[in-house]
Amino acid sequence: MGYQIELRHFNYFLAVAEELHYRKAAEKLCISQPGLSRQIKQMEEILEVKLFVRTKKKVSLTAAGEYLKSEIEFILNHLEVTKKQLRHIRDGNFGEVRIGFLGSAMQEVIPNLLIKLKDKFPGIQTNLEELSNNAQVNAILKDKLDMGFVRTARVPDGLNIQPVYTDTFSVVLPELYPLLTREFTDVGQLAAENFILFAQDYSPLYFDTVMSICEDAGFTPKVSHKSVHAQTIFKLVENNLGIAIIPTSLQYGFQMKVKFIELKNIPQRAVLSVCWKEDNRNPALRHCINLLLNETK
Amino acid sequence: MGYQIELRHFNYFLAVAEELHYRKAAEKLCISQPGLSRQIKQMEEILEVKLFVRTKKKVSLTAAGEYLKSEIEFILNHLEVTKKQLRHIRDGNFGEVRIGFLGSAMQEVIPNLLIKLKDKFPGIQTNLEELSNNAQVNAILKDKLDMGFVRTARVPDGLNIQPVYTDTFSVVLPELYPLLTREFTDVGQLAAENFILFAQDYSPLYFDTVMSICEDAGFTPKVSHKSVHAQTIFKLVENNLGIAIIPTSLQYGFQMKVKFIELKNIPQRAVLSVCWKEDNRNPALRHCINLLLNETK
DNA sequence: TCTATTTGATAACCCATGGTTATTAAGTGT
DNA sequence: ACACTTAATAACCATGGGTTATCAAATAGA
Repeated sequence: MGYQIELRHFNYFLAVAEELHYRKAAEKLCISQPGLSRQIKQMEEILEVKLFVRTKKKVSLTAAGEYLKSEIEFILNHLEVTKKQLRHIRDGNFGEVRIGFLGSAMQEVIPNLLIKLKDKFPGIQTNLEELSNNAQVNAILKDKLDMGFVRTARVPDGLNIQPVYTDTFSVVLPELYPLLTREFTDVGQLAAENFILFAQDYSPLYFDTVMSICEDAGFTPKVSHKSVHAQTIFKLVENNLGIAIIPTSLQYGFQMKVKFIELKNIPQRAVLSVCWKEDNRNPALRHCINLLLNETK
Repeated sequence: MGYQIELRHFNYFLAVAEELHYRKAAEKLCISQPGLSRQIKQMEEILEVKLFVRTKKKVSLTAAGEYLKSEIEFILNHLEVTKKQLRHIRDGNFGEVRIGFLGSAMQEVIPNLLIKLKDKFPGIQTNLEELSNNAQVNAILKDKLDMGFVRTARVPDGLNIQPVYTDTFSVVLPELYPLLTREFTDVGQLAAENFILFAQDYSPLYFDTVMSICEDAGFTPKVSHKSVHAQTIFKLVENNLGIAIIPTSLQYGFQMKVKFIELKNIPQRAVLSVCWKEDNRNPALRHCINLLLNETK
């Protein structure tokens, strides 16, 4: 005698519980009525519980059967979901991607990525962490991060890097700064000002680029404050503690009493890149990278 | 070819996933190794997902296998519970509630609950198990426990938590400690003592709260011993190995040569909460939760 | 009341398939 | 090179799920 419940029993049971009619249930299952009868009987023997009350003219569920029905529905459904998930895992459409980023990536690039991810790979979870360039690179090397959004020109061996967003720079001035936007022609006009910049070790490339902007304009900037947060920089500018040069896209998302003048006529650009480890085995990472790079936008 | 997964497959799979060794797994299952091999292979064919990576010398789970393992554990466990419930229903009982608890819940809350249960729902069986906060939360997530009595501020998504008992803290001193109760005014007087506390990973919230009590009194306690049992802590205090700060209600039920001073004048309280899974399907659980929360006391 | 019809249960049979033993191929260690 | 171990393969066997044929009981209709 079969002494173990099987999923087959569950399907048979459900059919009978729904039809409350052996012959119809058997038809639905594409098996013969006697076979079904025997399986249900066997099921009751294994569980040691009567599940149906049968009179010759009517079949109905016992209390236990009623309960079992809802449980089996739950289990079978859970199983279906699990099977689907399995396929997703097999195809890499699953798992978690740990993403590091500089604050400025949060304006455009990351929201875009997350929207696409949710659309194409809803099974992929993300874990976001704001970190400096260096911290990101180190974390990626140690497999503590799957990918990072950085502003840097070169990365250690074993890492890949690809630009994902190119941005002009903008000058940030206090709202009441005595220079109208239309009067502005050249960064050289700001030579005498104090500069507030992102810390050199937070983003060396940014720092060097701003330096080169000033050098091209014929002066070496006096840097009075450094920070790692755009918010802080804006606040300092707002309070007349200096002026700043930042990637243009950073201006969106903040409500500050400052004005921005975009530097369209200089060659320098702020490049945001995505960086990841060549031999990272996280299948979900591939999908992220592809979404980021293979778009036609 | 069998084109339908059966529970048999699940048991076989679990054995291999646990042993990571076909022969040993087959032994455990009391079947032959080739039979097992074939069943696992069939399972992979049915699911269309590779579950194991086999080299001749090592068997390991794929990501999908890892996931399936935890899901199967959940399903099989759920099934066991369902079977038990079925018997209970057959016998006219209302089922079983599996309750986890910290030792301190045994003083008041659980006895009260059991008395009420016996009164209102004499058919409900209980299964009590003393476990750490973390063990309880994990067991509840896996449906290995229906509810737990914990001391913690937050729980993972999908779990509910409700305070059921609020308690002052008390200082535990050796009986002959040279400080009379009426001379005691402030925890600061104990700054120089060794402290004996419940282990941090047994109850992080308790640990942090005691720390904050000491900090409020202007010192950082020297913790010389940690334990997970009140009995042990009292014994250590009794033998002059240190003093303790514990939830007041713990003092009842032990016969020790120690004295207690209740800390009524500090803001910290020891909160015992009941925790359960939002979508737990055990009908008996509802009755328990209602008894615990809908009392007017 | 007698039939015709329908129901689920039973009996007897068959073969698909899960489990068996024997063997092979591929690593691993000495 | 050799002994040993592992998982896979091949060939066989027998349990038991599914089949058809039939039965017994209940209902409906005349």
